[in-house]
Amino acid sequence: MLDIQKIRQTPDEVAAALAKRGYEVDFADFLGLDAKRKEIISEVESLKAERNSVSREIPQIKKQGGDASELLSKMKTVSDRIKELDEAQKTVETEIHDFIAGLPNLPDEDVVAGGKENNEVVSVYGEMPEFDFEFKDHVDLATSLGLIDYERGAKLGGNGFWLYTGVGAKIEWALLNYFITEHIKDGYEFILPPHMLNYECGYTAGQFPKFKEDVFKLETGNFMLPTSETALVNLYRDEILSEDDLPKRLFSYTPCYRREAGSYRSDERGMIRGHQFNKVEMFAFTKPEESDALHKELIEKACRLVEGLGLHYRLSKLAAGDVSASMATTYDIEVYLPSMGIYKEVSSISNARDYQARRGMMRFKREGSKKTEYIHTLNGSGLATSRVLPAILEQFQNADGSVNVPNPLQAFLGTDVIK
RNA sequence: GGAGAGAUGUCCGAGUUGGUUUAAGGAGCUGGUCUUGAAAACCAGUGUGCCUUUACGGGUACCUAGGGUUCGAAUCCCUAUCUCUCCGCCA
Repeated sequence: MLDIQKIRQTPDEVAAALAKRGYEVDFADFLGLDAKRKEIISEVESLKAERNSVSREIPQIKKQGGDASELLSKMKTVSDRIKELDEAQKTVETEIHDFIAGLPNLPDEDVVAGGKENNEVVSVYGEMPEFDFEFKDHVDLATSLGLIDYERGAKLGGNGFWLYTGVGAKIEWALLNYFITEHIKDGYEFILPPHMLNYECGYTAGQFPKFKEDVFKLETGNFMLPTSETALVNLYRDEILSEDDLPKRLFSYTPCYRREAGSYRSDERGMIRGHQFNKVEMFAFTKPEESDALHKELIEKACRLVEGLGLHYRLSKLAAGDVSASMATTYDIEVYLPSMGIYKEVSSISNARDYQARRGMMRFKREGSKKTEYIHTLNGSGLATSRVLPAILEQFQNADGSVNVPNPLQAFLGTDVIK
């Protein structure tokens, strides 16, 4: 949610910032509604003030044996008018709210305009792997090594589901363990949240109302979380924290459930894009002046995890149009997949600034201050396995079809090579 | 799944035959007095949103949420959510 004051005061600047995303907006209607709202409020509140004072007089009059019937009937009409105005106010406020809630976040000033094509590679780690043999893609490797069963996965869950078997399940679990252990070492608090969340959670995260169709809905009205960010961001919803509570550094592990309706591409074989994948998520709540530093910290943490595995990857700063709606700035970590000849995202590390905090009324108070301020929220995958595992299989494969196990996973697996 | 009880300000807790409660009392917290210092005692203050105001301030809404009745609702009615107790079922 954007700052409504900012829109009132500098609508052109806000529109220009949103235009960097390719999002066009006209604030004329909004400004009209906003003025109408104030008009209604000042009328209805003075009527309510009158009603309150008269309602206090009535029992006095009755007590003294006076006749209040004239006042009562007069107040009846006032009361009816109040009801009308209350209704009108609610209508206007709903319109305003729906409009504001639909607006994406403002990209940071240093985020360039345009879409994906304007993303900027900031750094590259490692060397692009070269093979002096006919290399396989991760689907062939995972199948031939017995790590993943795609056919039975589809039998159980349908298209877009797979199952990890035997050593495959162990690698998956080893990866998650590796990530979790590193976050614990860094002093982050481990959270295991519910996987089924209520509407409010999706709204605060910024997924609702616009992206309702992307999640699995349940009979209860809850939905399956598409990322544990959706859960974590709601931890302090409607709360006012004290300055000492911040920053909060958290992480969680959950599967992520996504409809991904119609978004399959033929080149996305295997576990590149599914309805369910495992992800460890980092999350932080900070004071505004500390969020840039925390963002950097999260990026470095995610990079270290990929480097620990020895994978060749690059770090990109996203252009405005590629930054998701709730975020002000995002860096992507992309690992190289030899079979596709491209880099695929394994982590998105973003600063939402106060956008989510406004939606979920997450605030804090500084020592000695009466004013409440909005918290900044940050999130980043740390990491999602569904693209790390394919990258490991493809980048570390040998001519005989075996795959070398990255260092951090060897102890858990009890081997340095999968045959 | 069945039956019952409950949800009040930072916390505890009173108020539920509708009108000096526009929320008592206590604790906590902040400031002050006193004190060498601290404690105790005493005094004062202590929520959030919105409207209005240069400012001081004023107004309004909020007793889980949403509706309803009424001149007037924490209090009465309806619905939802959550919590607790008992029974049943169950990993």
